[in-house]
Amino acid sequence: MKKKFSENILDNTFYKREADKVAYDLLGKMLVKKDEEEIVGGMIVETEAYLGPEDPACISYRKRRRVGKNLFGDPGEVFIYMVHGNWLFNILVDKKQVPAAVLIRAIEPRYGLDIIMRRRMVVGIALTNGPGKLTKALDIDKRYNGYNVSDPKSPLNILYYKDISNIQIKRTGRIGVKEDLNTPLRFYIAGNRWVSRK
DNA sequence: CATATGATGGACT
DNA sequence: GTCCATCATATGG
Repeated sequence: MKKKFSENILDNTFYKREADKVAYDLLGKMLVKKDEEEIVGGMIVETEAYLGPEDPACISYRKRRRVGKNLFGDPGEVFIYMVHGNWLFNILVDKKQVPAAVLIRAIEPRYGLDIIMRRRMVVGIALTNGPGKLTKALDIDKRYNGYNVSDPKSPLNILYYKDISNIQIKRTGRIGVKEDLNTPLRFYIAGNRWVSRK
C-alpha cells in the first residue's frame, strides 16, 4: 500500500505552474497524511488560487508581506496559516520566488475515517467540507510548514488518483476574501457533496 | 503588553 | 441569508 502511494506522488513540476492551473488540476487528486502508523486523507474536491503580490486577497500582498515570508519557498511546499482560529492548508506554487499558493478548501474522506470522526466529533459532510474542518480532521497545523508534498519522505503527500477530464468543474469567486479579483479563482467538483458551498 | 485582524465555523433567522 | 466566538499573528505603545 505504501509503495503504491509513493509511486503515485505528483512530482514538483506539477506545482511549477500558475496558481489557477494548479488549483484546477488538484481537483480529484488524493491528499494523504502519514499519521503515526495509519494513513488519513481524502480526495480534493475544492480549491482556491492565490496569485501573489498583485492579488489583494493574497497574504503576500502589500503590508501583509511579513506574514507571507513562508510564501517564498519551493513549489510543492506546505504553507500553513491561521485565520479565525483555524489552520488553513496551502501548497506553494508557480516558479520559485513567486509567493503564490493554492488553498485546499475541502476533501472527500477516503482513509482513516474512524480517526477523522474521532477528531471532528461529527458525522457526515461536516467532517471535511471546509478549509478549517479538513485541517482538524487530518490534524494539520503549523508543525507541517515547509514539508514538500512531492517528497516521498514528507508526512503529507498528494497523489494521482483518477482522470477528471470527464468531470464537470465549476468556478466561482473566492469565499470570505475582503477584496477579490474579477477572475473567479475558486474551483470545485460539480455535484460533490463534500464541497463547502455551491 | 494591548489591541486589531481575518483565505472560518457554527448557530441561528 | 446574518451574527459572533474564535486565536495565532502582526503591529504599535
